[in-house]
Amino acid sequence: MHTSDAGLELNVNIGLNLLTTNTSADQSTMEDKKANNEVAVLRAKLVQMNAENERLKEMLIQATENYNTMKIHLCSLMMKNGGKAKEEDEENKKRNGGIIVPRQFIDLGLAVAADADESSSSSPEGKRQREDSSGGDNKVPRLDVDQSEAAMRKARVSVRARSEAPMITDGCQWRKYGQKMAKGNPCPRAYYRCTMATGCPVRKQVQRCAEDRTILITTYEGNHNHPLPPSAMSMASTTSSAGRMLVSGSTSSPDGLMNSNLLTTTLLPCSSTMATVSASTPFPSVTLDLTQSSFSTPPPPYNVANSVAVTAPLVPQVSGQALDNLATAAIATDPSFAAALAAAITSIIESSQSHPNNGHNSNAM
DNA sequence: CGGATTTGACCTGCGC
DNA sequence: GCGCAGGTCAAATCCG
Repeated sequence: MHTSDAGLELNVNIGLNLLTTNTSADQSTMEDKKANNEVAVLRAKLVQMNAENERLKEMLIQATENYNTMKIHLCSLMMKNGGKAKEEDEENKKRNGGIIVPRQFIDLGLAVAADADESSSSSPEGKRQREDSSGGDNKVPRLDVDQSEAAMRKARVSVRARSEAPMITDGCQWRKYGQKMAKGNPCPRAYYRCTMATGCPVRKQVQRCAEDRTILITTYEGNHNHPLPPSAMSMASTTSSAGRMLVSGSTSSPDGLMNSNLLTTTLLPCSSTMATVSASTPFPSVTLDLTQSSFSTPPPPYNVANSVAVTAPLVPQVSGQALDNLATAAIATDPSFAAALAAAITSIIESSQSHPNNGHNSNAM
């Protein structure tokens, strides 16, 4: 803004100089006066625009700060409240002067139950969706469970990784069942479903980033209903762990604990790692941004501090310190989030090991 | 020949 | 109610 303002001022001055050099008679003096008046008007407008610009910048900064504050507050509430959030609603209400702080995911616990229901269900996805839409027999008593199931099913884990391969390696077997052109992105979005077991509800979408086509965005949805090979455990647990974290705000889960060890040993010493939880929609999602990973050489031993960053897509740039705080809180207090993060890191590591020369991922198909 | 992929059609949810 | 966009289905096609 300032540079363009300076440029404008420079142009005005040049114009003034050009005008003032054209002096030969009274006529030119008149023109000079006229030009001077115009310059004065322009200068006044410039000052006005600068003031307006400053005011808008102040507003933007203020809005950004408010956004970050709210986001951090929401995240801390989610972690702090956990399963006993319900009884604290009243306290929150009192603390906030009658206003209930948004906490749409915390009451949706029972993630394990949702898991069990889903794994025991042998019906195909389409049939289940139709059953969901029909509502079923017990409408009111199953409300919490239904919400939980819906949220778990809708819970998404998005992994952004820099890769030229068509798909990141996650150890599972996938079958492509569709491809669509998404609006606003010239790259098609591919739809895959897990084929390691019949009726496995897990889906994933693979799409390249419109801005940077070397970035591969893989979105996982659902929980596997079958045992997984060790190579697939980490990434597969991402969906259930991250989804469970966001849905229930829980602080522990079996798979989360399993993977938190990996994260503890590899990631926690890193103070520069950023991690945020995206909770801006009715259905939770986690974004693991691994696009800063750079494994152009054989990776181990890994310097995770330099290679991994976890961000939510809507976090503004200015939130450096806030993000650090949030990252520390998220990683340190929630093993499920840690598990999701560790799974993504593991995926990158595995794919890099399979292609030590260029770091490109192999196609698991 | 069987499994995977492609691709157009269809369904569904959502905003206007 | 209509149109649009995202998601899924399923027949056709490809490939090992």
